[in-house]
Order: sequence, then structure tokens, then C-alpha cells
Amino acid sequence: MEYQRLLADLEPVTLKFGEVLKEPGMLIRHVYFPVDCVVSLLTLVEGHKALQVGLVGNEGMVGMPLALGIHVSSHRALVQVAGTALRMKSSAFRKEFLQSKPLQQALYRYKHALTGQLSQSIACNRFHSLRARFARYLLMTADRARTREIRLTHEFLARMLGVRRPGVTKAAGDLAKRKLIQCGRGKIAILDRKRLSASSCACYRIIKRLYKKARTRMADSARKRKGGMDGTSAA
Amino acid sequence: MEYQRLLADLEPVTLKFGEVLKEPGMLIRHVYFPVDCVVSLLTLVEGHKALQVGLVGNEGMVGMPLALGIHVSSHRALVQVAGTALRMKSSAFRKEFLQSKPLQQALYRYKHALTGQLSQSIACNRFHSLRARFARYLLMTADRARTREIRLTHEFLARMLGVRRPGVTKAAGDLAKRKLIQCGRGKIAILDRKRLSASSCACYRIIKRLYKKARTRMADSARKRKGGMDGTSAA
DNA sequence: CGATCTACGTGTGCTGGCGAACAGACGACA
DNA sequence: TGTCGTCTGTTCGCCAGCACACGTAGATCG
Repeated sequence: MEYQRLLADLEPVTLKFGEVLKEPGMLIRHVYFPVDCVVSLLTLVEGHKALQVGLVGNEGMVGMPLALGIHVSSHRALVQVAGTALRMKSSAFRKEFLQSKPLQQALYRYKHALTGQLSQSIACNRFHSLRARFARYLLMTADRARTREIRLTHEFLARMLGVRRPGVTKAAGDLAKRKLIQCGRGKIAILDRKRLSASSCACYRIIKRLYKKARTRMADSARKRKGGMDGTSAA
Repeated sequence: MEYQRLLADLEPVTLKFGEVLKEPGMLIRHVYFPVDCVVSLLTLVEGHKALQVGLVGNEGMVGMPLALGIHVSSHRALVQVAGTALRMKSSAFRKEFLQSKPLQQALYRYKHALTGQLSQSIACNRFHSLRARFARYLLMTADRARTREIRLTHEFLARMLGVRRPGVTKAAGDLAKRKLIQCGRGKIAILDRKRLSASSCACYRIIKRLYKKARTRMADSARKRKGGMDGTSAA
């Protein structure tokens, strides 16, 4: 099987919350396949602000420019939910990538879905209320972390969403009053996924569908063998 | 030379304003290389609204999913400035694409720049004022149309920017008062590019730099031979 | 077990852009 | 040359989210 080579180059790593895997303009040294961690892709604005533009979990890879032959990162990649990932040196990745058609196909499909996510996010940021975007954010993160509880502060969420902190507190308060989520100090638990999804904008479902279309057995199978996954597929 | 084959498959076409080249979810039948026309990539929202997420001129291609092996469009592609383009059947394009490493490289680089444009647009839509975004839009369109005057109504611009029409009128009025632009019925002329650029957000310069990095001789040379270009490079 | 730090909750005034609506102005075409 | 349709200019009330600011409650640790 051709993934034998791939596996040999994959190295399991533990990623801590807040770790920065990539910085825009910097050389990409490794690609990461998240197993149970979640990584945010951020665009830096005016030097200080950093807005989330993409979210990568088990379904994807951090370091996508390499698949296009670009060796420099265009986003900041920030570990948003700690966990494990499989890591590979850029050189090894390029070598495998050029040799394996299925890997190419899988990553091109993923790239396409990621592009769709970006496009949708532009519209989302233009038209949708903070509350809807906040709900979408929670759902997308929970899906990728495969957990009901998210350990993030309002302050952090505000940065990701590009809004003020009290705005997040208010949005969270609203949803908590309606028993869709439950807030604690530095953590948010989803109580009612279904109704939370109804409170979020359609972007959540649209993006979910994009990744569903893009998914292939390949990436998952590589992870299962090496990463000790639980075998359930990402939502 | 390997572009000889490429040229044989390229067919010059005239594109009228308002023409829709692609519709999301539809099969991609042709790819287009704009010569002196400008094409907007739109994301549809809630069925009726359509927000501009990308702009394609001489520097790029319409139908990029094909370069990733995806045969279905993800955006609406709308001709925003009439003009000519070189068109190629999807099947011919795939064939050439798979055979030509330089073509692959050029398009992957372009794809990377386009991704950067999307990322930047997310931040732009979140943080920047209508006036700044309006100025950016004018500059980007003018750059690609290679003209000082843009023939678009406020109504149309409002749709592209995802705002109300009076909002555009106000933004245009502001800039006109300061002699940066001049408004006529259904047309806007840029009077002072430099100061207009200063009024736009940094996104304009950031995106410009992205495309500058991505540009290669290749795409231009193909166009020059067949398209009768003037030889100046896109701004 | 008290000090301190971090995170959450709330308030006030402000503004950019929204929705709707109307009036004036240019231009094409009869 | 008048008429009509399209495009532009402006207005009014409204609200989400901003900037700034202050108070309070869990956590942590000496």
C-alpha cells in the first residue's frame, strides 16, 4: 500500500492551546494533520488584530500552500483546542505529495472546500449578526474537537470573531438564557446542538456540506492507523 | 514551444456587461482568460443577495476549480466590465493543464493569490468602512480594466459591496467632494489615484502585492500572442 | 484565608449603516 | 420636444455594535 511510506514520515505531536504553528510570511517547515486538536487560521489586520478566517480539524491539514508549491505561509495558524496531530517535514511532504495521486486529489478537494469556507465567511461577516456568527463558531469548533464543551474565554472568542469582548458576553448570555449553551468561567458547553444550529446562520450548514463533499477515505485512513483515532468520522 | 498547443485551443470571445459565465453548482464548460474585461466572483447569500468576493482580470482565470480537478463552479462569475477574453473548453484545458508543468505552476501560484484575496476580504468586510471598501473596489476594478473611468451604477456597486444603494451614493459623494473621483450618470472617473488609494484601506495594497508575487511571464505571454494585448503589464 | 488575578456582567453615549421613501435630474426614444 | 424610465441625492427613524468604563465573582497561591 502506498501509504506505508506516508506513515513512516508522520510524527505524532501534542499541541498546546495558544501554540502558533505558522506565522504569515514565514517558511513552512511542517505540515500538520490534526487528530483531535483544532487549529484556527487567522488573517492579521493593521498589525494588532487577528481575525479567524478558517478552522482546521481532523478533516484537514495545516500548511496547505505547500500543496500548491508555495513554501510560505499566508495565515497565522493558532492552536485553539489542544490535542494531538500528525506532523510531517515539508520536504518529506512534498516528496510524497508529488508521488501520490490519491494524496494530491484528496488535498485538492480539501483546498477547494477551504476556498468555499473563505468565500462563505466573507458573506457571513458582511451580513450576519454577531449572535449568529458566534453560534456558528461554537458549532464548528465543537464538531472538530468532537466535544460538547469548549474551553475558551470570551476575550479569545472576541478576537477570533473580530468584535468586542462585551459583545461576546452578551451573545453568550442570550444563548444561555434560552438554554442552548451553558457558560462557565473560561468554558462554554453546548446543551442543544439542534436549536443552536437554528440560531446560527445558514453558513454553518453550507460549510459543513462543503467538507462533506470534499472528504475522502484517504486522509482518515492514514490517521486511523497511526493516530489512534476512535473511528467515528468528523461531523 | 509548448504553448503552441495551448494557443490552438484558445478562442477569443467578446463578453458583454452583465453576462453570467458561471453559476454556483453548475458544470464548468469553459475557462476564461480575461484580456481587457473584468469578471466578478460572487457568493450568493440567502438566495437573493450576491456579494463580490473576488475580481478577475488580465492577471487571472475564471474557472479555477478545474485546476484542482473540480468540475463544478463554486461562485457566480459575472462580467463587470465588458471586453474580450480567451476561452478554452474544459476538456482541452484539463488536457493541457496535466501536460504542462509551467501552466500548473502559474495557476497554482494564481490560486494562492486568489486565496489571499479571499482571506483579506473577510477582514476587510469585518473592519473597514464602506468608504474605504468602496475606494478599494474602484481601484481594483480600474486596475484590471486599465481605464480611468468605470461604467457602473451605484445600484450595481451596492450589490457588489453588500450595502444599500444610498450608502454608495454617500460614499461616492464624499470622495467626489474631495476631488478624488468624478461621478456621472452610471459612470465614475478616478481623478486622483494616489489620494484615492490613501482613502482606501490597506487591503488594496496588500492584495496588489499578492498578485505581483504570483505573476509569471507565462500567462501573459500566452495572451500577448493571441489576444493582441498592448504589452503593458497589469497594475 | 486573604490577596490577587483573571474572566465575566453591565452601563452610557455614539455612530455607521439599515430600511423605507421621495424628489430631482439626466438621457433615450418616440 | 416632450415623456418616461432610470439613476442619483437626500431625509428620517432605528438598531447593532463600538469605545470606554466600572463592578463583581471564581480561581489560585502564598
